[in-house]
Amino acid sequence: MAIIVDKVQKRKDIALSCKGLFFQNGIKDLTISEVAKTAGIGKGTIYEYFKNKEDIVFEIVNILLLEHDIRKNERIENLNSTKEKIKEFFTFFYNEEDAELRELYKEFISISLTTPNEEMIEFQSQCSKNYFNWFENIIQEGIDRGELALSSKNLARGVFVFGEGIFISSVGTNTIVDVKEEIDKFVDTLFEFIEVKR
Amino acid sequence: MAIIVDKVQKRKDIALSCKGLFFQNGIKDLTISEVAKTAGIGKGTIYEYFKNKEDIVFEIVNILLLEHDIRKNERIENLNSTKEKIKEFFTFFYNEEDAELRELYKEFISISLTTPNEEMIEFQSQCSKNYFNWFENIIQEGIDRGELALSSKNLARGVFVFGEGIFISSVGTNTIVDVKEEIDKFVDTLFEFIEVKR
DNA sequence: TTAAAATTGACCGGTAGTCAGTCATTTAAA
DNA sequence: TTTAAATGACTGACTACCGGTCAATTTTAA
Repeated sequence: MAIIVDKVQKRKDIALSCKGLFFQNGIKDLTISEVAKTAGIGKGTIYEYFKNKEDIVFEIVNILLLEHDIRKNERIENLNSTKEKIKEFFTFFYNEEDAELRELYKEFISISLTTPNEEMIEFQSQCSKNYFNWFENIIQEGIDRGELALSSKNLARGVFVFGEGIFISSVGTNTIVDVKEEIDKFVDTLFEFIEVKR
Repeated sequence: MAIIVDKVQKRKDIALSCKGLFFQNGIKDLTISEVAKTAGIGKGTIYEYFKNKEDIVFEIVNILLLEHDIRKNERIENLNSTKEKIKEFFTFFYNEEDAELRELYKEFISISLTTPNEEMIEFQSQCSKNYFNWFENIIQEGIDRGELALSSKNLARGVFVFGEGIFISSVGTNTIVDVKEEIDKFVDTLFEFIEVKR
């Protein structure tokens, strides 16, 4: 027998070691050779841990998104009002500190649109489900506390999906100048309608 | 002097001649040689009319989207209620007859996320602006007719962007089974709130 | 020592994009 | 009317390069 390396861990290590490279250049202008050199391993070894170039981005986003979720969870728990929680949820789309993940997430979306892969779809679906549940719970909580109207729950998916939409729009066009402002306007107005007047 | 061809028209002709190829195979699994063969011209000629493979998709979507807009405009004009108009607006995201354009639009979004190009951003921004104005007008009309509450107008961007979001979600995950149902639920519920009770 | 596991980079097939040359048509001089 | 010059359109062989493979080599535990 020989040493059995922790394949899962090494995959993560390699992915993270070239995170900056992907962030700066984007997947298009990156060669596997460069990635291998940066990771300090041979080109062939890359393929021992990844199916292809896209798979590396997948791993990076996977790791970063998980870390991001933990931070986000903590932040949201410390907030009181439903509106604040929902707004906090959307900060990902404009926060300076999430810029790197946002850039890589963008690449990931692009990949998953053209090279759909069973695992990626599964991952994205899982993320989507989690976020949506999270989101739905926040709204449900608001309803239970008598803050929101009952049928607000039916808006959960829509409001959740609104985030993805504003992201795609802000990245692909120059029509949305201030993402935060746009989000605030939407959420504030929506709350004018769904908040229960006492 | 020699022959002078209508470069703009020829660009369109070439693009449309290989529309089916892009629809069936997707940009990843297509070579310029195949495209040239399908178009019945030499490989070098492709580069006389297009910057690269992506530019061909851009042209196809450009043409198809314009045609689509005209049809959509007609349909919306024939509708009466604001709610129906808005729902009609979103049919693009699930309609069987728009399946082809939707597929190509998906490729286009993917391209514009990773290879941003001045022209593409301009095109997308223009589209986005047009659709948004259209959308805003529909809502404004509803307000003027006393159907909708005044501040509904502030929701325009959000509801508009919701469409993009549901598209990305439905394409990239398996969480949205029935796009039409999801859209209807969101719009119906939203209207419960923003419609003026008489 | 040994054998399995891990690593490697030379190599291969294939593709995007280039470019030197050809072709077809128009213009204008004779 | 003829023909030579001019030029835009077109072409496909060619190049540079890249993703991915694999036979050979190194590493490591037993």
